[in-house]
Parts: sequence; structure tokens; C-alpha cells
Amino acid sequence: MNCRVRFAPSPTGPLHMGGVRTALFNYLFARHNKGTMILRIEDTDQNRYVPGAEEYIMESLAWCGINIDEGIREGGEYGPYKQSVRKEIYRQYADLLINSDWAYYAFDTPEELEGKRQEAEGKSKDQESGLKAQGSGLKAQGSGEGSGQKGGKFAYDSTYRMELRNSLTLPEEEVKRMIAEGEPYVIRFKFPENEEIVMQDLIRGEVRVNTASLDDKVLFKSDGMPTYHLANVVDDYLMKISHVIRGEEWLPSLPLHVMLYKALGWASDMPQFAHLPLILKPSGNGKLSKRDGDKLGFPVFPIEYKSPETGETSSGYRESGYLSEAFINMLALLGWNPGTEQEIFSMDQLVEIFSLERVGKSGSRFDPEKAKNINHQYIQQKTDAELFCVVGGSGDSGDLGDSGDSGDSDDLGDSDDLGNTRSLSGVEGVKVIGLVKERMNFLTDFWDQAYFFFEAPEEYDAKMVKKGWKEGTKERMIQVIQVIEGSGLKAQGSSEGSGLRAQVIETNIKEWIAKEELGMGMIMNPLRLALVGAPKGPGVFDIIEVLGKEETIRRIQQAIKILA
RNA sequence: GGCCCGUUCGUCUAGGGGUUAGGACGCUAGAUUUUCAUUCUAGUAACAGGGGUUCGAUUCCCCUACGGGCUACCA
Repeated sequence: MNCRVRFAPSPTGPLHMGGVRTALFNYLFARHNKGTMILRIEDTDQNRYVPGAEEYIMESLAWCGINIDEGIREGGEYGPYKQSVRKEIYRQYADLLINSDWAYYAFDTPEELEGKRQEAEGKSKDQESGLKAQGSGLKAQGSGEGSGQKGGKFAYDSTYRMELRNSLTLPEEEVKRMIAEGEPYVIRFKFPENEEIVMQDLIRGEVRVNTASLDDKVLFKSDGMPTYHLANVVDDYLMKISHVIRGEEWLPSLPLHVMLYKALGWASDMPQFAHLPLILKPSGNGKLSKRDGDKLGFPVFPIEYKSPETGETSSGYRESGYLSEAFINMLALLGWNPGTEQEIFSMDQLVEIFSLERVGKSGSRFDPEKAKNINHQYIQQKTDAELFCVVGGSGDSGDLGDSGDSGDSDDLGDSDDLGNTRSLSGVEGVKVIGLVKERMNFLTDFWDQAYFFFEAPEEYDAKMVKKGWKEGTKERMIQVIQVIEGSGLKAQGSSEGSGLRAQVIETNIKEWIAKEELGMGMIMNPLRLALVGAPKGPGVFDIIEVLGKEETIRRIQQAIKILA
């Protein structure tokens, strides 16, 4: 059998990381089995439609490297791939179900049903069961135990449907008349009264449930659109989906879907189901949801999202400095594991070893710390040049932190009119990346770790000044300048040679320190202070090499002036 | 409330009738270091509880507790 899977989001807003993971697992499964990955847009609820959401979803998947084989952009033999466009298809199946007595028309208004619900909840439990036994004369005996106990809750089900306004209770003429007159109605699935449904889930094994606990779901809405349930089953069948891989929140409606396949006569073509465990919030309760936005202190969306309604912007992993490969890797490990101790995987490797058997059953709390660590590892894996490209402006939104410059040129850091700002050529930029990357967790950390290569310090860390800039420091620094002068260090711009120069200056300064019998810290700390302004950054000699002789000396002189 | 799913270190997880219950993140300590990080080494820490089954259960079964999902003319 051809392996065909689909990711079927509804365009009600941005996709959150849980959705991306579902898409990822579908994708990995499809690729692993040399199958087809389909993207279907489930927009049967026009009220919840959010403009731009589709584009957002596709852009997100593209960023993640989850490639679609068939979909609204890609086309395919089984299109269209958007349910609103397929609208005409569904009605005939609803009719089929009515004709075979698997479904019925229901005329109850939402208000009526709401009233029933309120009423039922208002009553105490014992009152309620008494009422129920009387209420439906047809089945008064059977429903008392086991089946009809809804515990103070009204449900449109086998115990109540005969008390409501539908084609099961109304005379046929009446039903015809109402429909002809344009009375609004829905079509509901008619669950058998008391039947054990046994289902197979690839992750959970056998799941069974009795139809007595199920209510008659709406399949077709009064606005002429199918509900998710009908559209989903019909489309999966028509699109020859072989495996339905979706979140666990769908498990409760699996019985409906399974029955639908049976009722439509498609039982032998029914896909296999796999319900993925949910991603939970790091702390507190519940599954991660779109509404969590930025409230939890980390992004829940793959890429930044601006709500067209509220104008509110929610951060994305991309803009927060995650590499998409790291994001994917992190997601893959949430609920799945390879069974080995390896945990860094490229997409290709994931495809290679992914299997549904190794997906866990229980929900997993998302841990932002772990995500950070994985991103850190990915950053270290990149070559300096690769990283330079991603960080340096050729990326989608090249800004590196909040330096205020909006430069998207190839240079890191734009020069402005102040003498204190410099720009570095690509080559130097790559070198800078090499020096700071090991202390970067996110791409966006770059500026914070490297700004001093571009801007001379204008103020100096107070603590460090107090600790390191003492009586004779000024004189020592003047001597340091002389040592540097004499070190044959070429001024910046003369492209020549490599790491040797840092070493040269290192030896010279160390020799000088030894000769003068000074302490290392006595020289190095003020030197760093002069060059960086703070107790941070790569080795001083490496910094000097990048800065070049002139700039280094200039900064030392400036520090002497300011700190004297 | 009802129905369904689940439960191994704080978190993600491996494992599986007899193990020193393994790894990763985090945390702590030490080493490296001219700073901050990184890195390295070590340490910390778990089978939810109660019943069975069994020579033996963390592993299999049942119950309880806890967690999660669903319970719309939303997906």
C-alpha cells in the first residue's frame, strides 16, 4: 500500500509548536516510508477563519524544512486541498448516511440545546436519572444503568434524541415541509445505542469504547458546511490517506470516525490511526496552546506572528535566534526517542530512523532549557562562515539584537559618523563569529557577545575598574602600547596571514610581563577593560588581532584618558 | 460529573520479571582560564500508592491516587 499521510491544520491563526511537531512526525513517517506528505487546509468553520493563517502555516513549514508533496500550493491528483473549496463534495455523503439510516436531520436550535444543557446541569444527579427513566418511554428499562448516565449533563445521544425535534421523532411529511420551507437544520450521526467499538491505535494499541457514552455528533452544519468529522473522513478516504497521525486531543472522536468509515462502506479502506501524546506547558497544568503566546517566557510559534485582529505580535523561534534544524531536532525529541543515546539528528537522519513504535504514550512537558542547549550545540556545529551568513544579514530578518543599526548589508555593524563605530569586512566578521560562537546560545546572542568589536567602549564596568584599574595602571598601559607598537602587528586592513599574529603579541606581552615581574591580572584586566569595557569576551589577544594595531592603541589611550 | 488516555530522577527519556535502574537538560562541586562564557571531570536525583500473580516485581493484572484530553452547528 502507498503510504500517504497528511497534515491538516485549520487556518484559525498561527501554528504552534505542537502543530509543527504533528506535521514533523507526519513528514518523517512519509519520508521514511517513501510516501507522500499532504497539506490539507481544514477551513470548514468560516467564523474562525483568520486571514493570513494559511500563508503563515506554509511559511512555517518551509522554514522548518518540512516539505509538502501535495497541497494548495503544490497541487496534486487529489485536490483541491482546501475544504472550503471542496464544499460541494460533502453533502452527498451526508445524504448517503441519511438514506442508510446512519444519520438524521435535527431541527433543534442552538438556543434550545443550550437550554437543555443548562437545565440538566441545574438538576441534581438523582433527580436527573429519575427524569430520564420516565422521559423516554421507548427504552426506559435499558437506559437506567451503564448506558445513559451522563451525570447531570445533557447530550444529544441515544437517551435523549427521541425527545428532540428531528427526523427520528417528527412525521416524515413535517420534516419534508420544514426542509422545503428552509427551516435551518443540521445532520447528526446516529450512534448505535449500545455497541462496543474496538479501535486500533498505532501508539496506544487497542482502545475500546461503548457507543452508549457517545453523543450524536453534528456532521453537517446549518450553514451548508460539513463539520470537521465528516470532512475529515471523506477527504482522508478520497485522498487515499493510509495513516492518520494527529494529536491525542482527537482520540475521543476516533469512535465517530471509525463508525463513519463503516457507515459509508469504507471500512476496508480505513487508514491506520496514531494519536500523538500532547506537549504540555513547562510548569502548571495543561497542554501548550496558541493562547499561551509569549506568556510563558518562550515562543510557542515557529516564526513570529502578528495577529491581524489585535495587531499583537507573538515571538517565534526563528526570530528568537533558533536554527530551524535545532528547533526540529528539539521537537522530534518531544515524545519520540531513538532508543539510543544519540540526540542530535539532522532531518535526514531523523527520516532514516523515525518510527511510530518509538513514540511515547504520555504527554511531555516542554523544557526551554533543553531547547536552548540543543540550539547551542547546533550553533557550535556550524562553521564560522555558515554562521556568518545566517547572522550577518542574509538571513530572513538579519537584525542582530538591538544595536540600533538596521544594516542589512554584508558587513556586520554599520559605521556611522562617530569615530567609535567601525565596520568589519566579511572576513573579519567570520573571524569574530569564530571567537564568540561558543558563548552563543541563540543567533541573537551575537551582538551582545561581539558588540565591542564594532564599537569602542564608551563606559567602563564599574566593578572591574575598581578592581583592576589602580595606581600605576596608567603607566603600565603606556608601556603596553609600546609593546604593541613593537610587535609588528599590521594595521587592520592589510590582509595577511592568520592566527599567528595574536600569538606574536601574546608572546611579546607575556615576555614583557615576565621581565618586569608583573602579575598577569595586573596587565590583562585593565587591558581588557580598555578594549571591551567589561569583564567579558574572548581572549584579549584574539580581540587585539581583530581590532588591529591602530584601534587597539586608540582604545587604550581613550581608556587612559577617561579612567585617569 | 461522564467517557477516554496516561504515570521511571525537577524536566525529556532508556530499560525491563532477578540491573550498581542508563543517558541528556538543569543544579552542585572541582579542573582549565587574564574576564565572561565554553569545555572537561565528578556529584545530586526516579520506578505514584495498595493489593494480587510469581521463588522473585519497577517491569504482568486489578484498584486507588494523581496528571492529561474530550465532553460546541470549533477544529
